[in-house]
Amino acid sequence: MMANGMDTVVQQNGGSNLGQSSQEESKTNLIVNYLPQTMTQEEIRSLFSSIGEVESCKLIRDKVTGQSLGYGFVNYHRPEDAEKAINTLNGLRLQNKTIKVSYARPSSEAIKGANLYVSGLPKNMTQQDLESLFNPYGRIITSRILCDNITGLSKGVGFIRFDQRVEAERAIQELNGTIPKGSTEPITVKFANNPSNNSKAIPPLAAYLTPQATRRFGGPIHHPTGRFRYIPLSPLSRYSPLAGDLLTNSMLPGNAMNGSGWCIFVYNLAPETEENVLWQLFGPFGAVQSVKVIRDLQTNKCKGFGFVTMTNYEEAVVAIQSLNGYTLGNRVLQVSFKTNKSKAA
DNA sequence: CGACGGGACGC
DNA sequence: CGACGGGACGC
Repeated sequence: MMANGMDTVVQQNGGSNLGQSSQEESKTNLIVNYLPQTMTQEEIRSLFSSIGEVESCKLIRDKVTGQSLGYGFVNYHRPEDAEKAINTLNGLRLQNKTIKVSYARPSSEAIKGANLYVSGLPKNMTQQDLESLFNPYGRIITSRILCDNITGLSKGVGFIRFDQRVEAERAIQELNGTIPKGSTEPITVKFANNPSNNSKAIPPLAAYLTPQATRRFGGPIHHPTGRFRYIPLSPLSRYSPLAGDLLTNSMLPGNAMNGSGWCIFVYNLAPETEENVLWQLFGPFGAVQSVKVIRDLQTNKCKGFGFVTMTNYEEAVVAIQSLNGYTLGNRVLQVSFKTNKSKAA
């Protein structure tokens, strides 16, 4: 059952997923929001499979462009795995996103179009204040106040997503044009635009057509820093730099690199280490395809090391340089590209 | 000091 | 003044 509800990270997502209302219908089915744009369905499956056996996994994509819509569904066989996924993966940082993992509601027409746009909010109103204001009208799924990117101050604009559209309608009727306690200006409450009709922020068509834009599908150009020099090296790939300190000639394709990614060796992990630790460590640096904690077959304890496969060389290099020497608990990690030690080649 | 998996295409 | 997130219900 729901553990506590209070021990889950209380962050951006205000609305409690583990609310009082019973989740009888969906104890195994999860919705995952705020996924990185480049994350594939298989990478999502890999991430959630580290918790338990996944029955099905679906990344929602735009019907015409094929672009990820940034959310998906993961259904487990066992309810306890779904609960553990919420407890350990909700709030995980992956690339430039913080994912949200919560129970999926049964799909229905009644829950669609329940998102409200609120403007005219007093600048000192917090997310909690906003929720308190809308709470009387229904079950809040998410809330958010927009802040200026530079100053971090509230823009006086926010969103409230209710569970049911009728709840949103009632909130409009009751709150639109009213003046919040302690404020002097009336607020505007109306249905939010549909993100799919995005009339804004359309990337210039040229961006799709330039020959240089050969990066993988919609990749969010997320250049590391530029303090690294990348020198093309023949047989490996065009991304391969010289970086003699990281990639030596003894590292042949098939070791650090296999056709679809770069394998990283992580040493000095604690015996109790689980896969989600590796996701937490490497996820922020870029696309992670898979992680593996190596365990002793008898004790089932981690043997002190594991592997992480990342898609892009540049991101792998930054991850290695950032995490090598990083202190995790009371252990100093050693992180490098995988070599082919062990049982003689 | 210690240290680099594992399952597995395809006849 | 207006302002539309971090693509939230199976695209």
